[in-house]
Amino acid sequence: MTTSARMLRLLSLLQTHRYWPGAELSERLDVSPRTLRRDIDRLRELGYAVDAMRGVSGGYQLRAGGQLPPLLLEDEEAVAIAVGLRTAAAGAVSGMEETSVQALTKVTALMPPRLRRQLDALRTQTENFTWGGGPVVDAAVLTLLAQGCRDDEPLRFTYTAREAEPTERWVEPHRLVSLGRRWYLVAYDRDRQDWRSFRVDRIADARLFGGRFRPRDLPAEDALTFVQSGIRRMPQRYAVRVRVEAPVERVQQAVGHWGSVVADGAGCRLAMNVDDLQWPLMVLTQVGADFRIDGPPELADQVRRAAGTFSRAGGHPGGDR
Amino acid sequence: MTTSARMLRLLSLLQTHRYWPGAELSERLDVSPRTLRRDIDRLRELGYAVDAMRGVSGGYQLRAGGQLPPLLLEDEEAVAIAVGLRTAAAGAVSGMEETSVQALTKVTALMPPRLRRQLDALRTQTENFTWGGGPVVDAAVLTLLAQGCRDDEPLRFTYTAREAEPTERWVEPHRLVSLGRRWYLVAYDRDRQDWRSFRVDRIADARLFGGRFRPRDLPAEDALTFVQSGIRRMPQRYAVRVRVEAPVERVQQAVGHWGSVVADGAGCRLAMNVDDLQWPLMVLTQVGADFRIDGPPELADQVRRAAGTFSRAGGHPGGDR
DNA sequence: GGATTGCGGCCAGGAACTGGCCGCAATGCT
DNA sequence: AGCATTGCGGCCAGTTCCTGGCCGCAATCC
Repeated sequence: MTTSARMLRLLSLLQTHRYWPGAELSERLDVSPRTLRRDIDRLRELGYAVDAMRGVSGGYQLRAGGQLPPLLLEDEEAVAIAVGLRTAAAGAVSGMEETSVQALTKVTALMPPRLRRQLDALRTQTENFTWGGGPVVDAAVLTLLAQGCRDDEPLRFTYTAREAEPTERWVEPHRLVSLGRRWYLVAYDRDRQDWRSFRVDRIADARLFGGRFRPRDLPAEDALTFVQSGIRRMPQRYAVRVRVEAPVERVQQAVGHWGSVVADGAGCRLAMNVDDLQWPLMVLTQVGADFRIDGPPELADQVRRAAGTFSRAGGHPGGDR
Repeated sequence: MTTSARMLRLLSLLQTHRYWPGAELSERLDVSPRTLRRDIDRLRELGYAVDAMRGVSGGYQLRAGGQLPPLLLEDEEAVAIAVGLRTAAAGAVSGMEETSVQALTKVTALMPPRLRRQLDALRTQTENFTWGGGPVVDAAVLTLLAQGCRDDEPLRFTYTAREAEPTERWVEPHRLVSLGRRWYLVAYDRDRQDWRSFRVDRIADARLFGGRFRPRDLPAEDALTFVQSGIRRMPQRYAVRVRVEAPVERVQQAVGHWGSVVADGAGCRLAMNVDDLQWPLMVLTQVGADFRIDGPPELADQVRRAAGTFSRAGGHPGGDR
């Protein structure tokens, strides 16, 4: 075995178990103890913090150091990471979407086919719940677009614009933007010879087309502002304001960080800015306490509708409390 | 620079951008083109699939190969992975909890302190929404326990059993089990000299105590059956059965894979087995269609209560539809 | 105090790496 | 068709660096 391969194996061993007696390591790597000590030294010189304990039951241990060592993952771990990133990219953790997609692209691009098949098998199981009714974004499409952006590779896909027939597009992808609960692709449309932003949930049948292109300059400050200027219906258009008769902690727990909650007398005031009223409705269901809607009126409509549905299903409408 | 360090850098370069002209790589690594070609060869011998394109604008590219190469992550990517795994471990993706914790343990254990601080800062932002009211499990505690299990290190923690005073425990951790929406630690209690299962959400102030122990044999087939036999209140005790007047696809999308949906006439029948009725209630809110509850009666109570809350908040109860 | 385990200097032999040279094979442009 | 570009890999000579074995030393536990 070559030295570099051995170093990788050593790193991998140190990542699985915690303490390794030097003798065991040298045996596993099939080198003399002296060489093992030298290998450990080499790792240290590379900046990885390898601790050593002397005396009886001593051994080596990879500590958290100055930098993250190359992660050597088991198959299952890699799949778990991809699944976790997929939910994060879908907006389960706000603020992390872009980075999650970036990491997801890296991981999936390097995955051997067998792992990718596992992941596809899991997809049907995982991705279809959408946290309040936003459009479903296919993680596979998302990573493909991200790859195109990263590597400057042209893409083709079918785009179904709002109330229009599907059209075939050929673009130079520039950047992915997560805005509100939606993903947008900013790209240069080769046929139309102009910049466009595409809603990712309306993109179908995307594929890399091979070759590379020279990146153009976007005629805007950055991709985010470009997308924002192009959207007519601004997302997060509902400013939800509700007074809830429940302690602030309970409401805070239900809403997470997608809204702000301030105490007000015995209850609290909840403020959220959302694109879709399904979400505040679910929060209110979750809390289960009485509340009063200060706005918007559409939310009141939703609540009335839900009240109708529930009372028809449950029997006597104003029932026990 | 040593050869192994150079190989790692090369791998890292190949992971960031997609196509690399050989000349650029050899320049960055400060070796001759000939050596670069040899390095590429070495990578291939290690099993990583490096593609090459010849001719003008040719170059190298790391393809998905037989095995997953060591992941060289940017700081932000590592944090994104940890965050994604945390939500997955908390039960956002059922079936992946154990593996997610395993991967999370590996990643966080290797993280340099600065990244762990970032992660802690994000924790307050992310972990507090609990998908239907289950108890909150602290991801930091979870990974600590997982580490103890993996490395056979004894643990100390404070345990607050059901309606009892907190007690100090000293255990040999054996396995973590995710059951329903809860986490359990199976461990040998050193003071009581017997096996116990602990609910992780009732564990506080856990810390590794140093040293290692020789693993004992668990007096049960596996950890899962041990936990199950010890739980009096079986989780998932409600068998929810509802007829919904909405197409099967819509209901399926709302419920994800936490229940089964079969078509029935114009509507469908929804079946879920849950521990907590909050969850089916949210699904029904999400669907928004009329429905009839076939069981359990407690769900009907919940629905009536929600109907009351909503109608008081929304104005006229049987409102528009 | 003794046993165990890691540390690192020293040394000699040898394995492996390096850079330079070559002709060859794809690939894409003109 | 011809040409430039870029990767491929054999060969070679020089040299670096890696290895295993030996040693005395230091820390740690019993």
